[in-house]
Amino acid sequence: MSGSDEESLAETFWAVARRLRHQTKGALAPWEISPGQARALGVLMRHGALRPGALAEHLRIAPRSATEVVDGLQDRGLVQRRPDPGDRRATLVAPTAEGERVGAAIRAARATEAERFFGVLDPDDRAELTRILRRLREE
Amino acid sequence: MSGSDEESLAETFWAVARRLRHQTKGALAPWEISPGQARALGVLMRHGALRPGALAEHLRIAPRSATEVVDGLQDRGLVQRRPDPGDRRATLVAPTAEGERVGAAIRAARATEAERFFGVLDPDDRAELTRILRRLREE
DNA sequence: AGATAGTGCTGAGGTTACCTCATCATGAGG
DNA sequence: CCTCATGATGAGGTAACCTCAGCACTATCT
Repeated sequence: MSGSDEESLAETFWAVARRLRHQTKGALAPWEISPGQARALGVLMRHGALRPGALAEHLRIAPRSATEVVDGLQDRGLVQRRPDPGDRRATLVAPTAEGERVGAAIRAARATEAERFFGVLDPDDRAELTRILRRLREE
Repeated sequence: MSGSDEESLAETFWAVARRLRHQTKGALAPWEISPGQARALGVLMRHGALRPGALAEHLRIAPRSATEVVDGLQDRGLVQRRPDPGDRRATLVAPTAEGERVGAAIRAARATEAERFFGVLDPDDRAELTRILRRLREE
């Protein structure tokens, strides 16, 4: 009994995810940046300069894959690598001025999309949802 | 201000989605079946026999890609193709007996994973989450 | 100091799950 | 029948991930 309740909760979750993804799909188009790159750029703006390995942890991908994401962002001039002064094996990746600008614009565009999506909820429900999701994220 | 609140809500939502996806992925391991294949099998079990093209619509992928998903399932003996009696260009894809068995087992395993995932919430929060997500799904 | 083991990044090459375009068989309407 | 549309698939491509090996460097032990 509880099993089938849970299943329908997961199903509902994925239905919502699909709808949200569909709605926000076009939000990145103006910048011709992939979702993964946008996500990495967001992490870098929040945390400041990071080593590729640390970035990989935040993105929950393999360290080697972070190199590729950084390559892509660097090709577009949105981030730059510089040596880590404390460890000459390591590299620090940080947004460029352009990266900050684009990152902020993407953040704003996403906020608009999210507002459209979650705007059907009243403020109490939004707060509840945020609280509950945070719990599920951190487990 | 509400903008940045909304952004963090969307971000949190996606963080949870990623975590749920990783966990669900592990749930499929015993059957060595990919998420896409499992999804296709689920559609076929719900709808009965379908043409590859119709299956593609349900999965929201290109028709050509459905052929590959069906190939994979057929290699594992979970579905079979048979000619569409009404149109000799077309093929109908249906689960085999083994496919029905595996599909049901996967459904059960997913319910178990979902229980583990959402089980950290107390019953009130689960009910709240369900209620709020249903509202977002149906909007 | 010198040897040894560990860490950080990246080149090489593979996998997966998609895609588009071209082809072939069949179906439907003039 | 002739033409055009449609269903599946072969061929070939791409994006985003992966593992493994190698290089550069750091830390540790004797």
